[in-house]
Amino acid sequence: MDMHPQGGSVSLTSSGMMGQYGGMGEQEPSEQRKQEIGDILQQIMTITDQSLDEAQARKHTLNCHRMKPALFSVLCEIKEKTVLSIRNTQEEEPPDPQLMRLDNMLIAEGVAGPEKGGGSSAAANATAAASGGQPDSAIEHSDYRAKLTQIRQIYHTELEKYEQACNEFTTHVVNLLREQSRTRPIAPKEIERMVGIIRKKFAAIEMQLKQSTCEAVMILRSRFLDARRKRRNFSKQATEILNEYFYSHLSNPYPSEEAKEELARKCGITVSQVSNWFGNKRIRYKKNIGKAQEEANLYAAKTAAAAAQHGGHTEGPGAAGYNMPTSTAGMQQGGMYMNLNGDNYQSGDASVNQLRHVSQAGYSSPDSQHSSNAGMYDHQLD
DNA sequence: TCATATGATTGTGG
DNA sequence: CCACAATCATATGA
Repeated sequence: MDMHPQGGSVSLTSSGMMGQYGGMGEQEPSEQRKQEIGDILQQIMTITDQSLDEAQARKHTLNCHRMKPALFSVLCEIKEKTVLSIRNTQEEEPPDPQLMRLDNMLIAEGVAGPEKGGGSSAAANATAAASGGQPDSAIEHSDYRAKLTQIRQIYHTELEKYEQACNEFTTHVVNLLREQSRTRPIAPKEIERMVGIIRKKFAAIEMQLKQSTCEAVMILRSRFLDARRKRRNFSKQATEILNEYFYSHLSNPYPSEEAKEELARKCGITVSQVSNWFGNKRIRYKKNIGKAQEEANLYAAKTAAAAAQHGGHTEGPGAAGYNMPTSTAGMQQGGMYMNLNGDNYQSGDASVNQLRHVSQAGYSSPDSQHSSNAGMYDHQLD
C-alpha cells in the first residue's frame, strides 16, 4: 500500500489544533511521516473524548489530510478481515409463527385485509336485515362495524407511522453511516446489517401493535358478537311460527335446509338461529314432554282448528293465523319423542284435559288420538 | 330479586 | 358437518 504523499507542504496548519506542527517542515521525511501518522492515529483515538465542535473540526482537518486516503484504505483492509467473522452470524430466519397467527387473524377479522366494510360477519347480518327483522341486531352490528372500522383505521395509521418512522430512521442512520464512512471504515454490508437491525426492531414494535389490535378486536367481538351477552328473545310471532312448525312436524322435527330458510325468512331470523331454535326445542321438549305436551296439544288444536275450518268455539289464542294444510295435524304427536318418557300425561292437570277437550272439539276422532298417544308412550319403558 | 324461560355456545360422538 | 347434551348468560315475569 503506497500512500501517495501529496506535495511537501502540510495542509493541516490551517487548523488551529494543528498549530503545533507549524514549524516541523525541517525534519527528515520518514521520521516526519511516522510522527505524523502516529499523531493522526492518536487524534482519531481521542476524537470521541472531545466536544462535538472540536471533534467536527478535527474530523474535517483529518479528512483533508493528505495521508487520509492511505490510512483509510489500510483501515478498510483490516476491517474487511475482522468483520467477516461477525458477518455470517444471523441469516434468514423463518417467519415467526405467532406473527403469522396474528396476521391471519387480523385478515380474518377484516382489519388487515383489503379495505372493505363488514367482512365475514356482514353476510349474517345481511340475511337478518334483508328479512326486515331485527333492527336491534342491525344497530348493534353497525355499531360493531363502526368500532371495527375505528380499530382498523387506528391500526393502519399506526402501521403507517411505524413504517414512516422506520424509513426515516433508517435513512438517517444510513446517511450518518455514509457520512462517517468517510472517516471511518464502514463497509456497505455493515450499513445493510444496521438497516436489518433497525427493521427488526420496528418489526417487533409492529408485532406489538398487531397483538394489541388483536386483543382489541377480541374484546370487541366478545362485547358485541357474543350474542349470549345481549340476548334478545325472538318476537312472539316468530316463536309462534317456529312452534307451529315444530309441533306440526313432531314426528320428524328436522326441517330441511329449505324449510329452515323459509322459517328464517318468515321469522326474520337467520338460518342458524332456526337451527339453534330447533336444537333447543327438540332437546327441551324431550326433556319435559309432560309440560311440553300442553304446548303440543295447544298447537295441534290450533292447526286442527285451522284445518277443520271451524270458525266456532276453538278458544286457542291466535287460532286465526295458521293454515296447516295437512289433515294429519292432530296425529303428529306420535312422533319421535313419544317413546322416551312415560309420564307425559301426568302433568295432565286441567290444562291438558282442557286441551284434549279442545282437540276433541276440533277433531272427529279424539279416541284415535288418545290411543295413539298411549301407544307411543309404551315403548320407552324398556 | 328470584326462578324460570330462552337463545347461543361448547364439547362430544357419529 | 350435524345432532345432542350440557352449560352459559341474559330476559322476563312474579
